[in-house]
Amino acid sequence: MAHNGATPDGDDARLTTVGLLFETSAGLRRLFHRQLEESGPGGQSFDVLIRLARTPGNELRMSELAAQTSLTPSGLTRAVDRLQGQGLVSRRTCPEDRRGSFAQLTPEGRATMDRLIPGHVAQIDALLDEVYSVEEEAQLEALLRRMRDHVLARNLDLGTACEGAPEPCPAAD
Amino acid sequence: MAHNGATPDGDDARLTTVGLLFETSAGLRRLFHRQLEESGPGGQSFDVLIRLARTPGNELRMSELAAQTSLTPSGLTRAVDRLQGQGLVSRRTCPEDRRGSFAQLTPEGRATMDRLIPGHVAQIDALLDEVYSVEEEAQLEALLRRMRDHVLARNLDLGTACEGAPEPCPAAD
DNA sequence: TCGAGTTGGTTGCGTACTCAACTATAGCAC
DNA sequence: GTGCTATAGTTGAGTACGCAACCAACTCGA
Repeated sequence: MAHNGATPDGDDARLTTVGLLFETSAGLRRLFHRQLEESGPGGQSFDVLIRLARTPGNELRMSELAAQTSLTPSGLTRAVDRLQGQGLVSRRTCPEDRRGSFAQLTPEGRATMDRLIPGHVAQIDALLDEVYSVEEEAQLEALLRRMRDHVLARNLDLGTACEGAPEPCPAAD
Repeated sequence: MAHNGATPDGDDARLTTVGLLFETSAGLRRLFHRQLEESGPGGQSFDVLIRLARTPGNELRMSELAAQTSLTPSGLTRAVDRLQGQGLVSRRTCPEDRRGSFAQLTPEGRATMDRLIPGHVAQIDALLDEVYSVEEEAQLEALLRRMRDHVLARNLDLGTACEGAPEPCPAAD
């Protein structure tokens, strides 16, 4: 209720903020998709690969991976299926808990990512350098992080009504 | 090249910034979806409805609408099909250019939005109030707007290599 | 050690999206 | 006018995703 200036039409300046967030995200996704589909895996599920590539050992539990990629368990299962079909990822059953499994980058997957990531990083570097100063970039990251933590926590609340995880995320991102 | 600290693993602090953007966007979308599907149209294509509701006359050209909702023309056609099937939107052929058509909120669609928007706005208000100060919110909006404009322009460049639209967007959002 | 309840992951089914190909109208050259 | 090209939108085919239902393995109490 700080500055709720809704017009009769239900308008609200804050709607534009979330609208901007959606548009930016969609636009970025499309931009990346273009570059990646030229020479790589489907361009889809690049998120999955990059999370694995950025993890020591290049492997992660399915549930961890799902959380980090904003996919449901179901969606992740199929994404990993596809990547496995392409030979970029393999599954390994967890020895201590035989229900669970790890998704792991294969050597070929690792090689593919070594080939793809530089271009991807370069694209992001170019974009951010053009748009933001160093301080602004740090600001944006801090602001987004707070919003993300809040939104994630709220989504969990609605889902399970408990889970009591006060710490938003260990070191994921 | 300002601060390109990529590690041997292809890591880069900037990857986390775009990662945060994606996570935040996905989380928000899910949050809204929950609230909307309880009492409304599919929850999907709420974007389309809200853009129409926020436009004077409650109608917009298909192409405009597609651009504003980050959908392809194809995707928008089907979204409008669905909404038309639900009686919330109608099509009107453009008199001056018989190729084009307008999507327009029906009275029922207008009523539905009048019923739904207050809750949506309240949800956003609550979220932003909890997370940001007034200044931070303005900062975020400004930062996002610049990124969006840049990304959109770049996507257009790749698509048509011209179009020469220096002004990013008249008054859309 | 035997259920009862929980958690990690997978599958059936339906939905929504994209890309490419298409139709129809418009605009322009000549 | 007749053709050529560009633009607005739709349609066919394929893909990706979520939800709900499910199975399998762990946990815990008795």
